[in-house]
Amino acid sequence: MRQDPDGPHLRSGQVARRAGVNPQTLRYYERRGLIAEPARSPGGHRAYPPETVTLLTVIKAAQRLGFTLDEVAELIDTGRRGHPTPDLRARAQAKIAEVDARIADLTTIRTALTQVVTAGCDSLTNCTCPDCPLPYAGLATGRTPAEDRPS
Amino acid sequence: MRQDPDGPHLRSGQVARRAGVNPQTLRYYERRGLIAEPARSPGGHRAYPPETVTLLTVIKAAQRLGFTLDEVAELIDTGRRGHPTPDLRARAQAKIAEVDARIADLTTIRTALTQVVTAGCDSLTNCTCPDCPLPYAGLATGRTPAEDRPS
DNA sequence: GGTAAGCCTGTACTCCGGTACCGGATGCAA
DNA sequence: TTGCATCCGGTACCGGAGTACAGGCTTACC
Repeated sequence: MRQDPDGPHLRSGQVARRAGVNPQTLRYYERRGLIAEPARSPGGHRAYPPETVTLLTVIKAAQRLGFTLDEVAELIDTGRRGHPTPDLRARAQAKIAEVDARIADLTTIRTALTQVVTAGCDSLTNCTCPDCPLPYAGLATGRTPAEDRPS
Repeated sequence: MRQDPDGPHLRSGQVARRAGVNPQTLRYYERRGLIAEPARSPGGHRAYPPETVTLLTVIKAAQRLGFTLDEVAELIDTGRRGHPTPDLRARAQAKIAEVDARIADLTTIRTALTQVVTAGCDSLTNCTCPDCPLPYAGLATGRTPAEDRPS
């Protein structure tokens, strides 16, 4: 982890190629606060330290774990200075809960779809199959049908 | 299913309230081709047949099953005239496959997150835990690190 | 007839993660 | 020094499903 200000800096295209991202994405991440503003050449071209490539692969790994870019930015900040926000373990646990909830939703949807298939539904609006499950493809509608009073 | 053109038409706000959607959503669905352009009052206000409320609940049910609005529009069309496109059963089966794939993705993510938690990772960038799984939170990166040749 | 609620059209904005395009400047090698 | 690849900043756009707002007109009720 060298910090030599005269080290072997990379240009944006090299960083992008090595990290496997679009060059535009570097500027985007910079705007989003995920990567620091790099040094500049006299002409204004960005000069990145080589660690930036590693940082980008870390960002991509975190994204694959389901974290949003805002969350990744916070996780990076948290790791850099003390721990002003909940740490990685806590956030990973919270994310697991999110993932579980999403899986539960999808499982419910899957069940309903299976019922549609096995019942032999043939139309959304005019299904002729017996015991058509479509009207009950509710999945917690939350509808209370009493909101029609003329004010 | 009355089609009486002088029937008890509803105004957009009434339809929206009965179906539990935002009034703007009606015009949006009309633009998207999900609901037909309704009759108009002499002053230009939309006058919906009561079946529109049912149609909206059908649309919402189909959305809860994971269909996009484009897919819902097609399903409604398919049901109205013959079957020029694959029918509901086939589409439901395809959707089940999509859902299964998504669940598999989430399960992989869940496993990786669990590894992060059990290994006790404490930082994305400087994890000090033994056998840190973060660098391998790969989930099929597909990276071939050989794209750096100076052209 | 007055007044308020509701509706009209058109346009712009939201979230999320980027991507694309533009005209002009820079870097680098031959 | 020339030529070409690359980079710059700024802005606009993608998809998906809506939501919000502005400015004006209609409808309904008293």
